[in-house]
Amino acid sequence: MITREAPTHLGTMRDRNLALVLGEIARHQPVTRARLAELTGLTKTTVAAQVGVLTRLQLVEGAGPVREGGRGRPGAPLSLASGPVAGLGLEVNGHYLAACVLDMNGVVRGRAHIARNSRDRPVGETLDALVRMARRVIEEAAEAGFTVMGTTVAVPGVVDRAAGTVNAPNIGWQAVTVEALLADSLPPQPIGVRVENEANLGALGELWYGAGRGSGSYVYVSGEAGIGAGLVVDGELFRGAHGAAGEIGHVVVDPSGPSCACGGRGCVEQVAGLDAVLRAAAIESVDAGGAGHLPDATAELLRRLETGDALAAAAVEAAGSGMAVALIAAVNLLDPDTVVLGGLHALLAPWMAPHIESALSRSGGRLRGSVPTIRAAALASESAVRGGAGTVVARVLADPMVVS
Amino acid sequence: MITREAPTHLGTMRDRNLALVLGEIARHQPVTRARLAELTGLTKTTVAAQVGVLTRLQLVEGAGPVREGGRGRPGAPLSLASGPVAGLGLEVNGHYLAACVLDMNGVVRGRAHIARNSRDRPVGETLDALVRMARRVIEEAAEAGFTVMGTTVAVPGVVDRAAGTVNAPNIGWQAVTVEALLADSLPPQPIGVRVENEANLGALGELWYGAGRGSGSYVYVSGEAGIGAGLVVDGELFRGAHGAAGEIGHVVVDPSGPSCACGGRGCVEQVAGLDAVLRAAAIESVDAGGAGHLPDATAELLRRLETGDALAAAAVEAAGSGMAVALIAAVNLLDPDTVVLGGLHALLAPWMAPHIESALSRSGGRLRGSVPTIRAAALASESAVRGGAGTVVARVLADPMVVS
DNA sequence: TCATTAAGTCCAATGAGTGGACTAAACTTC
DNA sequence: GAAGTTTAGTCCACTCATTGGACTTAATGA
Repeated sequence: MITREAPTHLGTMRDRNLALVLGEIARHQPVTRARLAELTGLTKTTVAAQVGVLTRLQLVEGAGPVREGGRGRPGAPLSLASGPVAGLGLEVNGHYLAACVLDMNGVVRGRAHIARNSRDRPVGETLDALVRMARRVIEEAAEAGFTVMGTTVAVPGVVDRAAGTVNAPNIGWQAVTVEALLADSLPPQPIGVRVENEANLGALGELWYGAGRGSGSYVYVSGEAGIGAGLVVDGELFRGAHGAAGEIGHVVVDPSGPSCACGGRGCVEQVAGLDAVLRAAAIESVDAGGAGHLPDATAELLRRLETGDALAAAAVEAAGSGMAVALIAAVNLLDPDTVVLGGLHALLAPWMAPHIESALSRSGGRLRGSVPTIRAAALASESAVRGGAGTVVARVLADPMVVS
Repeated sequence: MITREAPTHLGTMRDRNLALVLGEIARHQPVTRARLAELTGLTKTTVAAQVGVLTRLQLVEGAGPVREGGRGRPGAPLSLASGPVAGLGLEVNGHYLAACVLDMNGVVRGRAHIARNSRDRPVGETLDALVRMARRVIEEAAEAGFTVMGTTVAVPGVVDRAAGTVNAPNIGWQAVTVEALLADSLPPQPIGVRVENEANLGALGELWYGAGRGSGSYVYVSGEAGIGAGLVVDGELFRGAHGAAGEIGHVVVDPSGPSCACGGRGCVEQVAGLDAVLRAAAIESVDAGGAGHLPDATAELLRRLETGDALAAAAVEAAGSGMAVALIAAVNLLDPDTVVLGGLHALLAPWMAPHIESALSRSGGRLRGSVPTIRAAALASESAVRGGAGTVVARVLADPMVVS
C-alpha cells in the first residue's frame, strides 16, 4: 500500500539533515549555528559539522558579525553564499527563446531573450539556436564567477518522462528527445538537463519569485495559442499520473460550443484562447512571417483595450466568462487559495480578472470558506525561465551533495 | 522552498526501514528474509533484526516451510500475522450507519449496518447511535481475538482539519467536533480516531480492496444527494489546500442550466444528482419518514431501468452526459488512469457508464494517449468503511511502532 | 576586574546498518 | 550414502552520524 522504495542508511540520514540545515539557512539567513540548532532540532555539534560541509561546498558563508545586543558571546551569522552555484532556465516558445541564470538566493545573474518564430522552423534549427543562446549565457555567467550546475528547459507541450520525449504541437514538435539532445550539446553539469512543461515551470517561477509567494497552493493559467495550467499544491508541483495534469485548455465550458481539434466541443481554448479573443475583437491574426516581441495582433488588442474599444472589451469579457467556468472546475476539484493568470492572460488581466473574480465568487461563494484571489503573473514572460532556474536551485537545496 | 521539518536521527532511520521491511512483507508474502534483503536493499543482518522486532509486535509470523524446489537451504517464509492488530472504519450517512473491522491483510473481521435516517435527527443522537454500534463491533472483534488499533469515521461533508470540525449540510451537521467526541466515547486506541470525507475514504477503499486495485491514480465519484469525488494520485489521497479538493458536485456543466444552492448555475449536482435523475424519470422522491436500506425512490428507479422504461433510460443518459462534462474537466486537470463510479452512480453504472465512456473518449481521444477506463465501485455501500479501516491498516504499515 | 551569559568546539558514548565469516539445511553427484 | 554444492540465516567486529556533556571563547554587566 504505502511504499517507500529506498532503504535508509547512515549516509541518507546525513544527507537529509544537511538539506534540513541548508533549508533553514535559506529561510532565516543570516542565522547563527545556535539558532539553527533550535530551528532544526539537531544538536549544536551536528549543526556545526553540517555547516562545515556546506561551507566547503561553497553553499554557505559567514556574513560578518551582526550585533544583536544580547548578553553572551555573539554568534557568527551564516548566509547562503552569493557564491558560484547557479541554475539555468531556458524556454522555447512560439515566438521567443529565453534564458535566465539564478544564484542560490534567486537573484538573476544573467538573462537572454531572442524574438524568434519557432512554429514554422525545423526542430533542429530551433534547438541549435537554443543551445547557442544557452552557451553564451553560461559563458557570461562564468565570467561573472557563476557556475551553472543544471539546466531546466520549458516547452509548450506535454513531457513524457518515461519515454524522454516532448510533444508540442503548437511548435510542431513530435517525440523530440530534448533532454538527450541538449545534454549532449551543453557543457557537462552535475545536475544535468531536464525538460518540463512551460505552465508547470511558470507556476513554480511565480510561486518562488513572483505573484504566488506566500500562497501554499494555487493554479497558474498560462495562455498563448493554447491554454495550459500549472498546479502547485503545498509548495509542490502536481503532475498527475502521466505528467499531463493541468491541461485546462480542453475543459468543456460550453457543451454546445464550437468543436475543437481535440475532438470535443466548447473547450476553453475555443473561447478564451488568443485566436478566439482576436476573432471576437475583429482583429486580423496576421503573423507577418517575421518575429515580433509581442506578436502584432496581441499588441493591437491591448491598444484597443486601452482606448476603450467596445468590441475588444466584449471579447475579453466573453473570454473571462469562459475562463471562469474552467476555473470553477479547477477550484472545486483542487481547492487552491490563489489563481495566477500568466502569459497572454497576464496582459489581459486588468480587463479580464474582474469578470473571472465575480463569476468565481458568485459560484463558490456560499460553499467554500474563502474564494481564491485572482492575480496577474508578476514576472511576465520570465515566469517559466525563472521557474526553470529555480528548479535547479531547489534541487541543490534539497540535496546539497549534488554540487560535487 | 522545499521543506523538511523534522530532523532524522538513528531512531528515525530504524523506523523507516522497519516500515520498508513490513511493506515488502505485505506485498510479497509469503517471503523469506533473504528475498526481503534483495527487495529492500538492506543486508540480511538488518532484515533479520527488523523481522525480530515485527514478530515481537505480532505483525509478522512464520508461515510454515513452503518448498520451492530450489537448491540450497530452504528459507523460512514470513507473512503478515492474521494476528490481533485490526482497524475500524465507521460511516455516517443520510440513510445508514455502518462499521467494518479489517485485519492487517484487509480481511473483514467484523461489520455492522444500521438503516437510519440521520438527516432529521439531532447530532448527539446520531453520534450516540454510532458509538453504540462501534462499541459493539469492537467488542465482537475482541472476542474473536482482534484488537482495534484505531478508528476512521467517514462523513458526508467537509472536514476542517485545522479546526477539528466537520460541516455536513446534508445531514444537518455544522462545526461538529466528531474526532474529539468519539475519542472520548470509545475505548482508548493507540492510533486514535480520525474523521475523513466519505468520498475520500471510498476512493481509498476501492483503491485498496475494490475496483481501483492496480490503478495508480484515479477519480472516485460518489453520488447520493450531493456528488463528491475522492482523488487518488500515485496511491495517495489528494486533499487540496484546505481538504476540500474533489468537490466535483459544483463543477459547472451547463452555464445556462438551472441555478444551484451554491450560487452558480448548471452544476453537475443539478444534472446528475439523485433528485435530478428522479425528477427527469418522473419518480416521486418520497422518503417515507422511516428508514429503508435503499431509499424507496432509488429502488423504483432501478426497477424501471431494468424493465427498459424509456423515460428512466433518458434520465440516466442525460445524467451521464452531464457527469461526462465534469469528468472531462477532472481528467484534463488531474490526469488519472481510471474513473470509479461509487454510491448511487455505482448502481446506475450499467446504464450510465457507456454514455460517459463515449463522451470521454470523444473529447480527450485525440490528445492524451489513453482514455481513462470507467468502472463501477466493487464494494457498493462498503467502500467508505473499508477505506476507513484500511487507513488504520495503512498507518500501521507506514509506522509499525505505533502498535505500542 | 570579575562574574555571568551565550556561542561554538571537543570528545567519549550510543546505536543502526554493514560485511564477512560461520553454521544450518537442503539438493546433486559420484 | 557420503562428499560436494548451494542457499538461508546468524554471529560479531566494525563504521560512522548523532548525541550530550564538558570545555573554550567572547561578549555584557556589576
